[in-house]
Amino acid sequence: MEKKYSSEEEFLKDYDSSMFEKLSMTTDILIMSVSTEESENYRKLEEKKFSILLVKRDDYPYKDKWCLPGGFIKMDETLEESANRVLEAETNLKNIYIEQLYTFSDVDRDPRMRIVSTAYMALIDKNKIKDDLKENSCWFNVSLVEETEKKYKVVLENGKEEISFILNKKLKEQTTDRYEFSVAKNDKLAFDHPIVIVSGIERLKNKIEYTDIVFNMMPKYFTLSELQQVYEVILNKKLLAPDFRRIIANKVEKTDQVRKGKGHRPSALFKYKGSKD
Amino acid sequence: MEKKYSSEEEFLKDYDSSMFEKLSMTTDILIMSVSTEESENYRKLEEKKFSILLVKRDDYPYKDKWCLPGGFIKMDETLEESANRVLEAETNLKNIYIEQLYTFSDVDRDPRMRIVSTAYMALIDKNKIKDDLKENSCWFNVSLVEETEKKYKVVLENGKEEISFILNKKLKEQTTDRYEFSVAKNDKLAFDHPIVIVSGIERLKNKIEYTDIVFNMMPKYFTLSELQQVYEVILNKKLLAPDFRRIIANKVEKTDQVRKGKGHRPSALFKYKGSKD
DNA sequence: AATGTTAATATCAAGTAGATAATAATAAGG
DNA sequence: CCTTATTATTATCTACTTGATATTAACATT
Repeated sequence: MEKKYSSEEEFLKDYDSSMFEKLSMTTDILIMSVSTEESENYRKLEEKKFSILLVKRDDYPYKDKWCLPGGFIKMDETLEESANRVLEAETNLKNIYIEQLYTFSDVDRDPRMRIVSTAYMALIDKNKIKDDLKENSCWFNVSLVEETEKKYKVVLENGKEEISFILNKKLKEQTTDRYEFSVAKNDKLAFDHPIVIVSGIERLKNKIEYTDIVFNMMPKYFTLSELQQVYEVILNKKLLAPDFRRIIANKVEKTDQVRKGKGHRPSALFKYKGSKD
Repeated sequence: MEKKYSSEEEFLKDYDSSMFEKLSMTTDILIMSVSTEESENYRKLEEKKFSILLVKRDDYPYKDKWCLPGGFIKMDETLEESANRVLEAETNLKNIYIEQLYTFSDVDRDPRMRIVSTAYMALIDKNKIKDDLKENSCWFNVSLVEETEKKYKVVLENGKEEISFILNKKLKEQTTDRYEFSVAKNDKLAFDHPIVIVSGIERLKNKIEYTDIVFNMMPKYFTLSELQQVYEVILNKKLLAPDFRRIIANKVEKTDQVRKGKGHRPSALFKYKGSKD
């Protein structure tokens, strides 16, 4: 039965691609950003919030639940291209920082059929979105609290609705790197997206300390206090200004512009040293 | 044409899973270990080498080229289960540390058809392999040299054969995390496996500094010099013993056994504090 | 008993990070 | 114009971490 081939061309000509079982793949994309909430008090600093973009499903399965933007990949695009396509459809933004997070493959993660999904995370400066968001999509502010060393509590809220869940940080065994997911059923989030959200936030939290990816969420010019707030809201802790400035000093470049009008000493505007323009 | 459903059950009953294009998925697994090369001189310390397991393909495509162990996933197993299955088939080992590396999805990465592959890395203590390896598989010592900040040179050798390639570390844009792969064609390694190998070594290099994964490659009892050599061969640089001992001190536990007979002060045997047994 | 070798510890110096104090520059209100 | 509240920015002190060298210990061989 096994035919012997003498060259790769010959083999490929005969190849029957239905020999192995097939499945569908999707990409899900966790779009993260920081917002500036204007406060009424001129003296009070605006409060930065960390937020992610969710869309409401208007079809089955998980009809009317929230989920990450995503979609099936096409046969002529890579996963990354697929994620970028979804990202652009959702935000109208191109050339966005995007990073592969993890590929989720639980056999029953989708009730329709076997679907493996690769999650990406994207970092954007929310203010660059010119047009309104699509009707069914919405920013949710994130608060992620490490309750114990092994337990996360996550709260997502968009002003009207609140979604919360607990995630167990414990590793399955010591033989793997995956989180165990302890939310038996979340009634507001679709699929395995809670764990995607936490994986992405964790990744950002780590990488913000040893890479420059945070600048993908910043406008071109910013004050060091603003940048510090972004760090604070992502790391979920207060930082001391002198130390923060010391650490960030070699990544940023002072411009000769300042931001005035705040009722206190004006702050110098900085820009990212590594920026292309 | 769009039928309206009133419940998820109803929707799923009607669902046509052929609606979206499908593809095959494989897992590839990068099995890494450190070897102890016995030296003839009783005084000379054995030299540790860092090595990975490759198998020679005996079918098309890439017949007679070396590649990572791997295989198609089944419809009733997760990617991780698939990787573990391949790992066990290759080494007869169970309960091995395994970690998802990256999912590769270039459209033409396999000449047969569209195949997306998720790469895993596994860390083993080579000495635990009781039986011989399969006939077509073989350990290759790795030397990975960072030639410039953006350029890697990798040399794999198994005593008879040498495989080398250059990999460009430059990121595609600043909008992604993927390495650009500069080996137009490698005539000894199949598929995109050169980049998988480098990704895995990089990951290990990083994680060895802030996690305890190195102990997955160690026997139960070891001397601190042996452990230091493992660090040195992975990080590809010499470390100072006093500083190394200081850093590693709280991760290991001294036993009351020693290793004698080397013509110098005997070394205490240690074990990993976090080990289960 | 002398020698060569690695194991293990002690110690010094340089650099990093956490914290507090001091000074600067504005807007608002009198 | 002067005072006040507020944040921006810099200076400085101390504790801790890290890189490096020196010292002592314990063996096997000759």
